[in-house]
Amino acid sequence: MENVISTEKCRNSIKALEDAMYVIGGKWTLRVIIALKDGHTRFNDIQRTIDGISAKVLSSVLKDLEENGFVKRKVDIGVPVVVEYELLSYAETLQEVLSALVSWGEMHREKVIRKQEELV
Amino acid sequence: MENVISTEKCRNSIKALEDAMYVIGGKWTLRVIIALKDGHTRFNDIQRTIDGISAKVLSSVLKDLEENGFVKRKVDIGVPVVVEYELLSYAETLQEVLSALVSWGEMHREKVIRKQEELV
DNA sequence: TCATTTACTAACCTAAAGGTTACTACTTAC
DNA sequence: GTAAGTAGTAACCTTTAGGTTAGTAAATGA
Repeated sequence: MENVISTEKCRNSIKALEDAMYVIGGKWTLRVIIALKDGHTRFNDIQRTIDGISAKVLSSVLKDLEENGFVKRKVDIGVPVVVEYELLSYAETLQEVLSALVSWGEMHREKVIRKQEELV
Repeated sequence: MENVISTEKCRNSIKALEDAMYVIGGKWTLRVIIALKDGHTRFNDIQRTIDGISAKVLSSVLKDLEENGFVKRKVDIGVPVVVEYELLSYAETLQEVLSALVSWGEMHREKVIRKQEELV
């Protein structure tokens, strides 16, 4: 019985893991979130900030972020029309994931460099 | 000057993030690590544990894990040959990332379910 | 004796993520 | 007068991760 519960728990964790990776696992998703966090709110501004991203991809990432509740798209109908993307508070829930990934990545990079030096 | 340092820092964080996602961002990578963690050490055993993974993909994931220092491949030349995959201590460094992803995924799932209920 | 298990690999195929180019219609700056 | 900026979209192409099928060779189980 305990076994049933624990495998059930385990399955849920795996699902959660896959959900998380599905939402933030895209090549550009986290970079767009970071750009928004850094105060870049307008389309072309964001695109200029993120080296290598195309308008098409940025557009689709922003749509996904909107659907997932990370971002609000605000349109100011004027001349010219101004569109602003606002990072919602829900995006803050990613903080732990983000910093865990960054610090692991830094650690891993150092390890890889150390290994390369050993080979010289 | 401060600006230079902080953008430099920021670039490093982004690189670290991308490195991390590159290493663990594959569809099956974390699942294989979890299977190994749960004590499954042999190829077919791991494959049976992970629903839906093909031999080809498992084989390539294990190779990547070996290259990245997460896993040791041990061959016991006998009749029959027995191959065992051992999770190295380096894999433990992923714990924080793993649990951050799992708990975020759980939280997100609950939020999505709540939202669906509101729509009924 | 025939199926199954072991740990894979080769060859092929598909789907989807992402990249490229061109275009919108309007405005401002040079 | 024209180049550049505004926020994108349409149509197309490429890359690649991953999926599928079949097969290895030796040994055990029914």
